[in-house]
Amino acid sequence: MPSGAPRLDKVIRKLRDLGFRITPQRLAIFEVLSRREDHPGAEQIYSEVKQNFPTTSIATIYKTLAFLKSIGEVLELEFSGDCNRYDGRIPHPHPHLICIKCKKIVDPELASLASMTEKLARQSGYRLLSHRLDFYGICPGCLKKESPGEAESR
Amino acid sequence: MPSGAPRLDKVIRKLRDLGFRITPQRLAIFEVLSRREDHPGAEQIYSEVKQNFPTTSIATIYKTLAFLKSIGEVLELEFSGDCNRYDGRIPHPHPHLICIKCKKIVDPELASLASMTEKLARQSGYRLLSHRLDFYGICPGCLKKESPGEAESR
DNA sequence: CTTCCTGCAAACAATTTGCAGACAG
DNA sequence: CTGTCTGCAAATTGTTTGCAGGAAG
Repeated sequence: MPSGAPRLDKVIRKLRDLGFRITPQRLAIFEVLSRREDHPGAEQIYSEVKQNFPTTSIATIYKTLAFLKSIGEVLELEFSGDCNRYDGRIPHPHPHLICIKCKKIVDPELASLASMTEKLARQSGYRLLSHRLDFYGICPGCLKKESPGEAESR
Repeated sequence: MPSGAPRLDKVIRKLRDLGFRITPQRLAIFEVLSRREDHPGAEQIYSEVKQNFPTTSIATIYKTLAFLKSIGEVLELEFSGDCNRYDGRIPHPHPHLICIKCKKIVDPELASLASMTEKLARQSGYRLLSHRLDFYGICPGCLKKESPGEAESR
């Protein structure tokens, strides 16, 4: 029976087609990834998965994330110092908007990036394969909290 | 006597003005940063500095890099997995063009980023403070090497 | 002189790996 | 059954820290 969640179904089908095993751990990890909108880190995924599978190990989380990345179903956002974050909803490069207070990461609308990339490729002579565009700032919610009443100013 | 390199002189003046000490290690580390165009990592800086100051330790490199970053004279490019890279020539956020073969990092010309950022800030309600834009690809030199004669195709 | 800086070694934290047993197909 | 995947623990790696001695001002 299909799970009802299109992203999850797509990945299950992909695993089957490619001959990889469909394990409860893989499903649980991807279910968390496809459900959450805030781009969790490995430890956060771990603690969620453990609620249903208490014997799961952090190594399995990392192995599964690397595996999902290798089949192109998860995008890894690397952060030296802090831990990496994972995007299972949009697994190809796209801009991110990161709140430095609450650490939330969201996906903003942003046209004109594609044309900028193409222009750069022409100018530089590089064969461009990927990119990364992260904006750091303070989200409306955190702005409100830190200075109530003047959050919209400046 | 001034060193003759404007970037280096500017930082020396800044250290003096702010009351920080001007040590040979700090000068040597910043000299490497201001001279190299390829955005070296800590270990690369370490091995260059050691040639003139054999007793220098890697801890000093890291401490000095963190210090230069804190006074806004070095930009740190974080890479989880690989090591971080440092830009001492343009110490504020700007796009980078990274060759995945030879690991060289250069600074491309790119207009229209500023207007894109401003538009995003308006749309999202975030107070944007910084950003990061990295393009990954293969540089013209490496393209030539891997497939001589058809590097310009595709 | 006094305080900040350096150098050493040990500590750290996120991630990876080796291996034996478990289980999906 | 059979080969892949999991779970455990130990290893790895880039970076940070604590502290005692050293040198900049």
